[in-house]
Amino acid sequence: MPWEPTNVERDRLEKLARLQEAGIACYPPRVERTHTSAQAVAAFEAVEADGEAAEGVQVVVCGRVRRVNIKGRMAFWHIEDGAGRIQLMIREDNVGEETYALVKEKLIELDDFVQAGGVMMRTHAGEASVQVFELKLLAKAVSPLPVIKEKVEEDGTVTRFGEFSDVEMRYRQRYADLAVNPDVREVFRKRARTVSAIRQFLDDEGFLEVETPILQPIYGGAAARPFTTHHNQLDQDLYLRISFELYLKRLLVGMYDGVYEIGRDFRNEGVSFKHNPEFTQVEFYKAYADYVDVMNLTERLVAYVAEQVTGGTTITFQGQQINLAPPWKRWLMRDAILEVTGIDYREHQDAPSLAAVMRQKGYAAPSDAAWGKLVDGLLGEVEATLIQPTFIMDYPRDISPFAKMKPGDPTHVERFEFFIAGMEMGNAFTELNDPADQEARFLEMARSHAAGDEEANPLDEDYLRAMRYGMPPCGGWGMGVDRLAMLLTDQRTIRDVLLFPHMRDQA
RNA sequence: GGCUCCGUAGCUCAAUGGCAGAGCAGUUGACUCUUAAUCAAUUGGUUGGAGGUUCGAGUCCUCCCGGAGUCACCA
Repeated sequence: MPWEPTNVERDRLEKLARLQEAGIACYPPRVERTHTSAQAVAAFEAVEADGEAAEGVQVVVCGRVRRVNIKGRMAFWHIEDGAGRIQLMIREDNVGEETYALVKEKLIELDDFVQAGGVMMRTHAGEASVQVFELKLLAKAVSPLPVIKEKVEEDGTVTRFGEFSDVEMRYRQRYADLAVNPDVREVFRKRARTVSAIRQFLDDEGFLEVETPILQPIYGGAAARPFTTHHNQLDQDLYLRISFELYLKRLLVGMYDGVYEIGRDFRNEGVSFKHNPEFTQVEFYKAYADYVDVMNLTERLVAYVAEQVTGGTTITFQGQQINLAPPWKRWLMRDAILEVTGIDYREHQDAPSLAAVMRQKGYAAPSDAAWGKLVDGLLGEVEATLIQPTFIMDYPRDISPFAKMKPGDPTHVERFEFFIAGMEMGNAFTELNDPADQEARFLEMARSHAAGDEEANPLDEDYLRAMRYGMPPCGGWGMGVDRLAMLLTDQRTIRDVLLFPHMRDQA
């Protein structure tokens, strides 16, 4: 849709034209910044503290004009850069009539980027400011940002007047959201720290960070429908990966003791407060470890990341206090389901009998669902109750095609999922490394796929070939990074920790 | 995909079925220590879109578009 300027935008375009006619560069290529806003104030206060006349602190600062207050032949502006805000005091005496006219006539105005050179000083009201001698336009803003005024109280608390809160527009125009909402910028700083802390932790544990294909000829490693695409030159159908699992485990065959990847997964499923079609996942695989080792690592990792991001292991999420410090509760799936639903699924080992008791207790049980899916459905009832971090352990084999069997129990595998704040955060198992067993699982999946289960994975012959070379016993693990970011930034929806969440086409 | 709610000026919001309004921003003017600056005046609208009911629709009805919540499926 072509752009139609609004009235305000037409005003600004006229100003732009006037500036250009006057020979003033509206988008110059070069800047000469010497200080960020915060550095300028710090340098000034350091000299003040020395008790010297602080007039000598020369600075050139740059930023976006966020507040304009013209008082006749002098003006006060606040400009904002990545480090914060600083006040400019612009006097006609100091900058000259020509430059001052740009200020007074608002040819340079709110939202424009400017460069200001001058000397640090303190106003009568006590605010460290730049007394400006040189003022230069750096970039003209044609469209105005939403106007938000701030009042800073004596104690430093900031009250904001006016807001930009329309969620649809905030997501579609995240740049505008970020530009005016500093708290949103902070969320994404914390998200970045979350990712970097995960990486730091795994590096320190001796894992090797790797990158594996996103475009895959065969998808697998999770129960989900894929996006499909096509390579034109090779005339090859490809899938966007739904997990990293099968490629990462190939690398253990290749004699790395531990590998991990942080990256994007794509699942062609519904969108919700905790689901986006593309999302960030971290997976690791560790040779000579089992799922108990992985549980221990999980607790330490999440506690470490929380510490790095929030400064502690106790967090508040949507009003609930959550303690992430190890050890976490470890709960057998059977016991959890029994306690929450009153159903002991092990006493109902086939689908019809389990479905019957579920319906009797008032739970939905589709008649075509396999036994494992029914158990998974019951786990869904448990999920919302798991506010404090909890490992749910030992899953039915039927819904865990890459996990190793529990010794002495052919119906269950060594698998756990962990939950925090009622959300599934991740999934892990003692990895299946017996090629014959793995092949049998693939064939079972092929049968359910033929029976209409679109989430069953196709048989990956190359993965089996890798496993036949010998795969060390290993523990593997995956976690939703977006969900952890939600937790650590106290955001209710995944869209608020995604810079550009998926949206429908605009009309 | 089902159900519920929402969509009015650049932003945030008003308007019993009866003249579409306010604050901020914008525009014009005053002001050389303001800081949500202040004061005076003022511009700005296809009420998401298309139909319908009605003497009259922002408001009621139908469909469409977009968003939010929720359920289903999934991480």
